[in-house]
Amino acid sequence: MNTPTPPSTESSSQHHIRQTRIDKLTQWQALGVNPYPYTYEKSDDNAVIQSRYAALEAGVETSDTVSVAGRIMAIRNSGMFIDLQDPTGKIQLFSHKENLSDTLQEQLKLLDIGDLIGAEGTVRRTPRGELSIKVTQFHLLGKSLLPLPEKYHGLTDVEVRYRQRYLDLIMSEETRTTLQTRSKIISELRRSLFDKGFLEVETPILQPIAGGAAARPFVTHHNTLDMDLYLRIAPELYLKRLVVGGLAEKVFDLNRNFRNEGISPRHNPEFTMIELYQAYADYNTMMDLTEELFETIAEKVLGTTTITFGDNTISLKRPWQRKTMTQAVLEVTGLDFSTIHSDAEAREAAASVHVHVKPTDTWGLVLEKILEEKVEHTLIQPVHILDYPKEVSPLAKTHRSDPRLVERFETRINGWEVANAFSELTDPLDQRQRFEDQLRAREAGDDEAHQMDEDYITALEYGLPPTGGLGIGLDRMIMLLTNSANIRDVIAFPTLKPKH
RNA sequence: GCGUGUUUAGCUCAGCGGUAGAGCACUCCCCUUUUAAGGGAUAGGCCCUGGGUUCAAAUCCCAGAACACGCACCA
Repeated sequence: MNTPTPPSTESSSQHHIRQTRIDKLTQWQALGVNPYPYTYEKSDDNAVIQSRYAALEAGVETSDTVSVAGRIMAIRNSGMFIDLQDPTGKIQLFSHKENLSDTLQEQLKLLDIGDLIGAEGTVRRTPRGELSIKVTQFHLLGKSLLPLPEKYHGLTDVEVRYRQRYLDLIMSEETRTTLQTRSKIISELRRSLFDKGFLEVETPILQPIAGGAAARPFVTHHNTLDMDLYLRIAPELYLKRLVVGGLAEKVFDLNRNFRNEGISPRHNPEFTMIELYQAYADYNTMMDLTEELFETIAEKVLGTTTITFGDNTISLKRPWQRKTMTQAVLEVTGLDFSTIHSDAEAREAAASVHVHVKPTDTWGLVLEKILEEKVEHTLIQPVHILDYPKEVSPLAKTHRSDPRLVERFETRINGWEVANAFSELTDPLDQRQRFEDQLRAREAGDDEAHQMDEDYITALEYGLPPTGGLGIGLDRMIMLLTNSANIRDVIAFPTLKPKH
């Protein structure tokens, strides 16, 4: 092996540790061992052994042979005791020299904290009660060259935890559990939808018009076509095209969306969302479906429908509350928007509860602002807020009993919006009108207003069946189900600025 | 984008004008039923970057960077 070039940023302490380990690596090679071998066959995960022998009493030895593999997290008494960690948990290796060949005794001295090894032996519980494997054979599976963070405090520097997630995962069981739970939640969600006959589809992430939501997009460029493309802010319009085409009556797209907005504890520039559409259904169906999905996933993944978030205890048990936007605002502020008709009256009402509005804001915009500022943070238990103003919902169908409203709901849990759904607007002529209203808003300075999408209207003109649509922000759902206060804790590699 | 914090050894943190400290990790010695840490002895630092103030700056001031938390924007 050639002399490796150390990173130029390396300090002398770091260099010393790394060089020492490289020296040990060459010693392994001198013993005829490849420190980076190809395979290893383990018989069991650590957690499986821990639970299988949970009842084994202290001091009892079995003759059951197992093999395990993982990372060395601690070495005590010159290698006699090693804590070995795999993704499921830890187990102690007991390597008494009387059980090891001379060669293995030599190799034991060449092990460091952080090395990956596989070990075989018999299961026993020590007199002090620690389940252990009495090692008769072990193999180096990967030499680690860098020192791990301190074992007691772990890695607490949040910046390093996000930038070097692999280190965080090695050191923090909480991080491992959270990200493992994320994966289970997404699997259960898919499984639930497959069970209901949904078809998973993929729609473009690179889009010539970033539609389906009100947000600023990222722009990128295709060289050969010499054209700008947008990273999608939502899959919505493409999914409904598939329903028009009759690919399936129930479709969903579960993937990343990108919004060029500020970063916060609840916002990452790329985030995971599921959008689903069901033909011949309306927003009432979507409410039922939202509740069922949350309840089922919580039960399957967490084993309970009662979750804790910070100081709040939240019940996801069905049925959830449903209240109209005007009801919700009335209950908290005493303002009854169902009896307010003019835009001017609405703005006065906002002023009376100290909500700032622009002189151009309409009845619907004012109502939405009051909800967001005065009501939203009080909605801890799950609740569907329904019947949104038409001007903030250009893709939703007009309410069957009030032309100022659309059939749309947003689900709030813990004060957050976690779902957004509507009876989809299927009338192509109405849709064109709504897009034109949006264009006027855009010209008036609203750079998040929806753009015209002629091809989408063409698709609607061929005929979209009555359709219910639902979007769920999965990162937030996962935050709720894992009691994570920051979205970065549920995203393995959150967006960060380069260090320098 | 604005405000407030944080940034010192590989990690976790003290120090807050007078040539840089601890614990763990590392190295060496001793030890073979320990478990955050078996016992002992070493070694390891452009104190985030760039300016200033001062006889003297890790420490005070100004600017910048990254990160965190609020606010703004939004899912």
